[in-house]
Amino acid sequence: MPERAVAGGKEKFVETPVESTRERLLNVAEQRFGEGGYEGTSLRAITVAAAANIAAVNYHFGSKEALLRAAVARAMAPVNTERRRRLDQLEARGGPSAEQVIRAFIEPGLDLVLRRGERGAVVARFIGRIAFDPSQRIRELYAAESDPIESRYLAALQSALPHASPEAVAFGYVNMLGLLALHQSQALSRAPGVDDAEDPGKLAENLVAFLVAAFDRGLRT
Amino acid sequence: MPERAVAGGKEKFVETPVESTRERLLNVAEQRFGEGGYEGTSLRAITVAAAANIAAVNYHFGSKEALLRAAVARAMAPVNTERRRRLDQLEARGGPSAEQVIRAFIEPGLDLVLRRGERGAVVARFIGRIAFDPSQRIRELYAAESDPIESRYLAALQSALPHASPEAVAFGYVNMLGLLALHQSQALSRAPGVDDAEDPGKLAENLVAFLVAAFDRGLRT
DNA sequence: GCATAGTTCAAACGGTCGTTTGAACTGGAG
DNA sequence: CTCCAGTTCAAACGACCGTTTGAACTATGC
Repeated sequence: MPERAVAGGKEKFVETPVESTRERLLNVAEQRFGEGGYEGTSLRAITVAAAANIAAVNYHFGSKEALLRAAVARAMAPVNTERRRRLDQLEARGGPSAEQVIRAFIEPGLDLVLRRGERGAVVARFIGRIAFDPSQRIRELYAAESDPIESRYLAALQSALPHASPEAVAFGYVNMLGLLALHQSQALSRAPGVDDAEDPGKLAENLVAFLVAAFDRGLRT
Repeated sequence: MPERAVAGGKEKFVETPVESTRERLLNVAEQRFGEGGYEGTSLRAITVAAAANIAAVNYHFGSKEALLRAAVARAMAPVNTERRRRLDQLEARGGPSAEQVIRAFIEPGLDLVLRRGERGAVVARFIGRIAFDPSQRIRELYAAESDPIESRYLAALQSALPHASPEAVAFGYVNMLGLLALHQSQALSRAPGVDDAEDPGKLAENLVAFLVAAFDRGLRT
């Protein structure tokens, strides 16, 4: 690894100013896959934008799909971590409300990812786009990253809404998942500047309020 | 047009038992585009399944995108007609409730299209998939078919919810649009048989109830 | 019959796709 | 220095893409 010269006992802190080829590929893949989807984005478009050779993808990742898988894993990791942290915190205090659980799910997806400048929006769009890619294969690839905490959220919602049947809670959950993804991918912002160009905090508040009302009073049975 | 021999004054009622090449192409395009998306579906896959020559697409439609455009127009036409009809009927009686307006929007998308056997589900999945295709170009192509009645629904929702700001009503509308599309495309049914394999009427009722609660009590400002 | 417009067909066009190859380059280890 | 694993590179691979061509076929109108 000549790139990061941190081998050996001494930390040499070369502080490479430019990202490694691998990191540049992941960054550009996030952006392009988020704009054009998986099928609609070619490896050549990615490698050109990343100033890398086309063979670098297969060298660092193995295939186009493996590149996507790595990008999804990297993008979802902080979101999953934050969701777990919030859920731990809520459950430690015991008996969280539906609003608290919903907020703990939505805000890490919009907040944490939409803040910190332009890259956050890129990551959000990437996640939202991949979550509902036309190809079932790609969707499952995303689901594999999202599933592990799904059962925890389902259980938390169920205890917050004891009157609702498990089917109704699951119905609300997938609706929440879908609406979040659509807002993340910015596919719901057709009229410019109507509701999404504003700060993500406001969008998160609107979405949480929308979902809380639906969960509290909109679940049948 | 040797296919349908209905020319001349006399109706000869040849009653061609098989659909025309043009119709077969539209039918298969609905199915395949709905399964794999626009970019993920090749004209060759469509023409082979339709038992047509690859050149037939460009002969009957002009291009791949024109085929999609024709398929979208054909699939949306009855939905738009039914939505207009319901809205006319509601407005004739004056002052419809939010639930009535929401129902008039959702049910034509699920009901009318999910009933009548297997083809209905194919059309629904096609519409839902195209509505949120990764390519903005494709999404706009769908929006062009859906927009004409959008303003009418926005106005009806606004009068049913006078306390809500126009921005809030628009926010609810796009959420309704998105959730409907996701259910149409069957992208929200990951666990088999949980909530979507049931009859579409139940799904429509669940979705309407979910949205009514969100509209009535979940819109901020 | 012949002419004709509509439709289908096999074949090929140039281009782009994801992937692979093998050589060239890089920089620390011995 | 030599060695060597890690990385980059230009080039090519076969496959598939959407589109076009021009001839062949079909059924009607004259």
